[in-house]
Amino acid sequence: MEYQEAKDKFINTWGSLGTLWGINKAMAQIQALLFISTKPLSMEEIMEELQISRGNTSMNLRQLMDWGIVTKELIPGERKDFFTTEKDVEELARIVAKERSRREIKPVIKVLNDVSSIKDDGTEKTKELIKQTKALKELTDNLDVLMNKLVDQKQNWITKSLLKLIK
Amino acid sequence: MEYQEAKDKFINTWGSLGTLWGINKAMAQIQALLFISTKPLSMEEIMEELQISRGNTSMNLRQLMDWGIVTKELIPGERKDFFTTEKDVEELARIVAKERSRREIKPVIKVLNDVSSIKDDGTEKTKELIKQTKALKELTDNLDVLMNKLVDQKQNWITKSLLKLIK
DNA sequence: ATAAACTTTCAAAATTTATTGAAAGTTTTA
DNA sequence: TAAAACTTTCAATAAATTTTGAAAGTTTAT
Repeated sequence: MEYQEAKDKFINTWGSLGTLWGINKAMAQIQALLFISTKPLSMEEIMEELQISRGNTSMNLRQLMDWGIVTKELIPGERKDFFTTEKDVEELARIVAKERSRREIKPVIKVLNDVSSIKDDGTEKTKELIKQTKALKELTDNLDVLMNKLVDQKQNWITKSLLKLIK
Repeated sequence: MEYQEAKDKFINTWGSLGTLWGINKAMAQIQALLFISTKPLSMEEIMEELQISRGNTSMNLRQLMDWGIVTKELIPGERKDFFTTEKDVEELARIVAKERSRREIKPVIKVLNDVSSIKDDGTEKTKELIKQTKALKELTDNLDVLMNKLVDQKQNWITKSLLKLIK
């Protein structure tokens, strides 16, 4: 496999993975492109490489910046903005984990908590709703805490965690 | 909040959560409905509760069964099929984790492995592609192993894991 | 064997989500 | 201050995904 083929394969795979996980294709592809680029890229260059429109590029770069995954790089003497992504995979994983916890998991825990706190009217169906949503709330809560603990170990968290869990 | 409101809220939240994670709304809602039901439900009852068509119900039940989350229940004396979902949240999480590993994570690791194994032609961009995809492959691989290890601890894995990670 | 009860399939329609591109907005240079 | 260089916004359009419903398929009872 040659460079160009490998690059395309990586960008495409990352793009479809994104779709699968609720992230849109262009957003995932831009991140992938920046991730293997040797230098910051301009909007022009990203549009050209991925064959997407200016508007699309602009909107998705904004989202990536909101996630804290991509940053603007100001290059002296250049008028255009240039963009880079976090290059360290552990730091990247840390950012993604924290953001997903904040944006997706925490709000679900809130709803599960509300639903499981309704007044028990003594009927079987109410008891079941309370019991099941409470169990789900506890599971989600615990997984969230676990994930955040993992990720808070500043160095080599995966290796460390693995070692600990080998019993 | 009354029973009906709480129930609707739970089913709707679960439905939109599904969408966010690349699972379709009907599929997530059917699972949610079964999860809080006190007894197995027929296709008729599911259609009625969620106001969705017969075809939609049939297709999504099939998918849930492919995931191993929902099973057919044969009720003596009844001609119809009845459906239930796994009621234990830990077992549910275990199934979902295993399936996502198999369907989504393993194939990505394969691609990352292929891409990071291309021949180094000495150029900077090739070196960068190899380096970055290799790092990503290692991270993904480790996370996959970690997740599977967590989930393989048959009893109270979350509690146990949490304890171990408190250092 | 056949009719009734029930489930699955799949092409067409509806809905949702992503993308485009040109106009409006902003910043920099001269 | 004006105009050039660049970015953002957003209504229209395109693409992708989901849903429907009726026909075809299957199973069970008689």
